Amino acid sequence: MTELDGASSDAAEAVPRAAPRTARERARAELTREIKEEARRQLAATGADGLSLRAVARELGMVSSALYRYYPSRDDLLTALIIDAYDAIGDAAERAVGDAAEHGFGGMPRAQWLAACHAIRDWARARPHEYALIYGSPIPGYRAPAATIGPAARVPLAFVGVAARGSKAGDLAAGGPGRLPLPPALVAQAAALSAALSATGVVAGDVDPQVPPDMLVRAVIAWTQLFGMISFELFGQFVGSFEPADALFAHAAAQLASFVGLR
Amino acid sequence: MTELDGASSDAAEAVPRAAPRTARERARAELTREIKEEARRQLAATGADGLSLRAVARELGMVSSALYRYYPSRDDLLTALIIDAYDAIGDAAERAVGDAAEHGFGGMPRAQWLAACHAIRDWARARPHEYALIYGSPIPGYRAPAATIGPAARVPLAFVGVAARGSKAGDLAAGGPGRLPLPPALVAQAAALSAALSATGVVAGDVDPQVPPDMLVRAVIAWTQLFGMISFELFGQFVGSFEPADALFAHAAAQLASFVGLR
DNA sequence: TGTACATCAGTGAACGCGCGTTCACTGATGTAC
DNA sequence: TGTACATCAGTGAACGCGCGTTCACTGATGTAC
Repeated sequence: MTELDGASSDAAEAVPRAAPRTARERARAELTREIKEEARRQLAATGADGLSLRAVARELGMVSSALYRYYPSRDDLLTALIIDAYDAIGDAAERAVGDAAEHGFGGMPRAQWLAACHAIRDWARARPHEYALIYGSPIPGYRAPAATIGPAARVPLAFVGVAARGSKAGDLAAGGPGRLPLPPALVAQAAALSAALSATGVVAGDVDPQVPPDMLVRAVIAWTQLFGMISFELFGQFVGSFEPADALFAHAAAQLASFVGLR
Repeated sequence: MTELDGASSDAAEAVPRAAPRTARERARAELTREIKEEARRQLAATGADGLSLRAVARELGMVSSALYRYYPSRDDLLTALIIDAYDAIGDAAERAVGDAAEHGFGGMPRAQWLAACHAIRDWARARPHEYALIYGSPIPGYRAPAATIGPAARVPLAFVGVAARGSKAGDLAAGGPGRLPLPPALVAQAAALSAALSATGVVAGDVDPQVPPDMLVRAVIAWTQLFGMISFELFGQFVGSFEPADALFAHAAAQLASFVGLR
């Protein structure tokens, strides 16, 4: 680790380092970050359509063409924001799960699940435009590059992880009265996905190598429900009925945990 | 009714009629509709941001300023499209429920519920941009006028109606093992909404005057789940996992019907 | 350590585009007597 | 039925705006000898 600090390592090495060395490299890294942050600020104020390279440059006291030294196009800047947003909401979910797991009292998978739900909602309410950027209507003319896939998967994987760990600990109830059997096509899809997950090892190693299809499907359904509710809340569908949506959300999250089988 | 056809009624009456009389009025009604249709076509191609008055006018062979004789601003045209979209998806849901109710074989509330779910999904998949217009990210700078509330309520009311009729027919199961009790705050919200619904009589008259809070909440949760899944499907969250989403959707819809208590 | 050259950041002007909305106007359609 | 006037649809020019991206350029920073 210490060798990464630069001074003690062989100066002849031309290998690129994690930390920038020259003043130029440091300035570049900083401005790259500052541009992204200013863009994020404008996104929060206006939404994705309102994000303009010229406005970002203006705010930073630069000329618009200067931004092209940092991001080759507007879409690349958008991609950076999208990846950041997915990572941030993924972080929030994973951290909530981790924190809940550490609490002796509330360490049960069900508590982890509920903590994740509320952390995600809190994140979304604090950054509605970033939420809309990743879970709202697709941006016309923009195609998400493959680099967004990994970050986008963190939230659903966190839920699958909780469900899987709940299962291992014996906390996942077996199919109850309200549980319908999966149609074969769905079993096939779920099994394929499950195999892919265990092959890449993204689901934590302390878990059965293959997540059973019905559990995976339940987690995915719960995931869609959760985001359906958050989207309705943020996008205004509850205006005049279930607003504020705190009680509805808390109840739905609890209901979901039961549906997934966490007790 | 015949008196509305014009010829037979008193010519001295200056009362505005449902059907336009003069050539001017007919032309105006037709162009108003044509503008909206062209706008809808552009919406389908480009999304809400891509909708431009100038482009609509161009396509219709008019000059852009001429549109202002028909819609006072771009936002008013958008509002018209939004109301139409809500009405169309509401129509689809209501028609599906009605058709299913008529079928002797599948006339059970559960069949009505499933028919509505699939009709809504089909509508959304056929018109993704219209769907995004009403259920996607809010349009920056646009505030929906009160006139959208009624049409927007048709879909959730259709679901509440099915649940309520299911209950009356004894098809709504009582709280089962997976059912959590509602927190008081939620009961209060649901009861208030329920009272408002029965006061305005929007829920069909063949139903108990007041929809019980827990049933209302279950219907609302199911409504959010349904649209969460459709949004994920249309907005690309299932890419690489549950795509095509037919099997997942069918299963989730069935699961929801059970959750609501329809058997 | 000092010089010559290469690399890179940022400038400023320009290209080419599109937008919503206003306004004075012409010419057609409708209405009242 | 015919004329005078009012209403309305559509025109064309203009206002004022903003955008993403390219390109030749200057001047500062970094590198090799």
